[in-house]
Amino acid sequence: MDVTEIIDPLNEMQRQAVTAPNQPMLVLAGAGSGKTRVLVHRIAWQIQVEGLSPQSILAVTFTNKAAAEMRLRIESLLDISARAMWIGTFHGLAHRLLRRHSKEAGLPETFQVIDSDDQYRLIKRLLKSLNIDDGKWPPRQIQWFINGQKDEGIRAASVVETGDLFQRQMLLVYRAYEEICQRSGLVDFAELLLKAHELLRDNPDLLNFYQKRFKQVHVDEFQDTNTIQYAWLRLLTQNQQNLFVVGDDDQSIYGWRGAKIENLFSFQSHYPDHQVIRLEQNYRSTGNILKAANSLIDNNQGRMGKELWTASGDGEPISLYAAFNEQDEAYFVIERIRKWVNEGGLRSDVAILYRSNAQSRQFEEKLMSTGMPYRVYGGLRFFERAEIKNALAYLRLISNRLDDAAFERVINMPTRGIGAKTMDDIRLKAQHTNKSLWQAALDLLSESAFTARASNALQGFVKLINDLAESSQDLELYEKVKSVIEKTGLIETYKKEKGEKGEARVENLEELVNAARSFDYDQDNDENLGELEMFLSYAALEAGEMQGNDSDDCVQLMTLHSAKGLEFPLVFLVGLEDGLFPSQQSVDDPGRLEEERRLCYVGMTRAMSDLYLTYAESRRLYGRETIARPSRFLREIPAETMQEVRVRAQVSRPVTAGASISGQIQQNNTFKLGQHVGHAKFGEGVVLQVEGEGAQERVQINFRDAGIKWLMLAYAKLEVL
DNA sequence: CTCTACGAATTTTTT
DNA sequence: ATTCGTAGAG
Repeated sequence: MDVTEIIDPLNEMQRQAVTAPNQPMLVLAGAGSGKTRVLVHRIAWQIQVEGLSPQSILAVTFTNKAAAEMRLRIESLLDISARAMWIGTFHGLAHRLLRRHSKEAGLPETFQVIDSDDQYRLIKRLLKSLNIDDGKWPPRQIQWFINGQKDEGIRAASVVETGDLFQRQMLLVYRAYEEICQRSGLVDFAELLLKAHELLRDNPDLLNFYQKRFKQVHVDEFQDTNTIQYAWLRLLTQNQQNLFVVGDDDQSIYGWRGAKIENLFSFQSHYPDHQVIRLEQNYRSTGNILKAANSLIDNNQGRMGKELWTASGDGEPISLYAAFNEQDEAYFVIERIRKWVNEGGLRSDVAILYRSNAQSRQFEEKLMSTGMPYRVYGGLRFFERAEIKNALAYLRLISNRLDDAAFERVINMPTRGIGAKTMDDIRLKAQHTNKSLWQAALDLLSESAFTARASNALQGFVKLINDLAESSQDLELYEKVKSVIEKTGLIETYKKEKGEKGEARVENLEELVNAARSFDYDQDNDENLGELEMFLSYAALEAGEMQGNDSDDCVQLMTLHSAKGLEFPLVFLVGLEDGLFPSQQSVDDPGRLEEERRLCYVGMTRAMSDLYLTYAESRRLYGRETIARPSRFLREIPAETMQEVRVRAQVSRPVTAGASISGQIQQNNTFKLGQHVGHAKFGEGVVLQVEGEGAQERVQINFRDAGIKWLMLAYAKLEVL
C-alpha cells in the first residue's frame, strides 16, 4: 500500500500529529477539526510505516460507538482486519484484562458485570439488611459516593476517615457493598476500572508483559478521563513514554461524573518530553458559527487556548428567536423544519438540542401532531428494559447461583407466592451465615423453617432454576434464552398484561432470543469463558441502542450531552434561558458555570450551515409558569453574527395540530400572541395561544386575576386593549 | 399479592 | 405537570 493514502487527506497540523516520532503526544483537537481522522491515520501510519504489528496497538475510547467507528475506519483505510488490535472502551478493555487474569485480580472466573441499575438495587437491599433508613440515606447518594471513591481509586479500606457522621455511614455501606459484590461474584462499572488498575499495579510481571506488548497507546476524548482511567494509562505507558492522546479542554462536559479536565494539564508534567499539536482548522461549520462559538468560550478562564477557523466563508448569520412561551418556541422550530423539508432538506439533517430531557416533550407533541417523523435519543436502551433484565437475571442465576442481585430480581417474578416475609427470612439467614441468598434459602428449606405454603413456593423456585440449568446445558445459546423466558412463565405473564405495553414486552423478549442467536461468540472466544457468560457481559457492557429507526428520515432530538461528536446541517439549540441553560444549579458556582458554557459551545459547534438559538420569555416548568431571562450565554455571542427573527408580527401562532396539517388557514388578525385583552367577567389578560378557525376558533388567555382560561372567540366578548 | 392514594423530587450519561 | 416509589387498605 501507498503511504500517500495515509498522508494526503491530511492538513499540515494533522500530518504532523500522524507522522510524529514515537513520543508522548497531546493533540488538542477542536470541534470538527478531524480528531478521529488523526487517530485513525496515526494508527495506520504506525502499522504501515513504522512497521508495528496490529497486536501492539491499543486504542481507548469512551463509547462502544466510537470504538466501533474507529475500528471500521482503520480497516477500510488499511484494508486489513483490525481484530488483533485492542480497540475498545475503558470498561471493555478492563473487562478483557480481568477475564484473562481473573485469578490474579482476585475474582472468581465466572464474575459478572452489573450495570448501574443492578448496583442501585443491590445498595437498596443492602440498606434494608443493615437496617439503615433509606429515607435518611438515599441509595442514590450512597451509589454516588461509592462510585466517586472508586473513580478516585479509593477502596473502602483506604478512605481517610474524618469522623464525620455522614462519611462514617457511607463507609459502612461501602464496606458491606464490597463484601457482597465479592461474595456474589459481581463487578460494577467503576470496579472494572479500579480492579484493572490494581491488577497491573500489583502484578509486576503482568504489567511488564503489557507494557512491552503495547507499543503505542491511543486515547480519544482524553479530557473525559477520570482519575483511575488516567492512572491506568500511566501504568501502561510510564516506561515507554508511548501515550498519544487526543482531546479538547473546551469540550469537557462530564466533570460532574468524575472526569478530570486537569488530566490534560497533568499529562504535560507527567510526560515532560511530550509534544503538543493544535488542530484549529474546522471543516464543519461556517465562519459565523465559529466566530460566535469562539467568543462564547473565550469567557472561560484557564483554557489551553485554541481558536477555530475555517477556510470556507461566513455563511448565514445565526438566527435568534425570542419565543413568547415554550409552545411558541416549539411551533417556531417546527415551522422552520417544515420549511427546510419543503425546500428539499432531509429531516435527518436537522437536530433539536436541549439541556434537559424534560424539554423534548413539547417538541415531540408538536412533531407528532404535524405528522413529522422524529427520533428521540436517550431513553431506555434495549438491555436495560425491565423484561429483558428479568430474563437476563434468570440466565445469570443459572450460570451462577451466588448472584444475589439476580436472585432478588426474579425470586418472585412472575409472582409465585414468595412474599416479603419469606424474603426477609432468607436475607436475615444469609446475613447471619454470611452466605449467598440461594444457599440461605436452601438451608432454611432443609431446616423446614417456613410454612408449608412458603416452603412449597420456594421449593418450586429452586427446582425451576435447577431444572432450567440442567435441561439447557447442551442447548444453543438462543435456545437457552428461549427456554428461560418460556419455562419461567415470564413471557406468559407479559402476554396477559393488557395493552400495548405487554405486547411490546413480549416483542422485546422475542427480540432477546434473536439477539442471542446472532451473538458473535467467536469474536470474544479468546477469554476461556462460556458463551452464556460472555453474552451476559456483553449485555451489561453494551446496553444496545434503542429500536433502530435509523433507516427512516427523522428529525433528531437529543440532549446537548448526547450530541457530542455529532454534526448536523441544521441545528436548533433551544431553551436558552437563565436557570434552564445554564441550569439553576450551576449559576452560583463558577466552575460549573464554565462547564455549562462548554456545553453551549459543544451545541453550537454541532451546526454545519444553519444554527438557530431560541428561548422562551415564559415557560411552564414543573407545573409552574415561570418568567425567564434570556441566557447569559446569548450576551456573550457577538451581535454581528446573529440576526433576530421576528415572526410574531406577521404570523399568529401557535396553531393546533389539525389546522397546521391542513396548511394555510387564515388566522384572525385581532388576537395575536401577547395581545392584551379585556373581558367583562375575568378582567385583563394576555393572549397565550390561538387555535381553530371560524366558529371553532378559541384563544387561551392568561388573566391577571382569574388565571389561564380557554375562551371561544365566537362567544367571549373580548376587547383589545 | 394487588391496587390505590398520597407525597416527594425533578441537569446532564456511559460504561 | 408528571413521574415514581412507598405505605396502607382490600
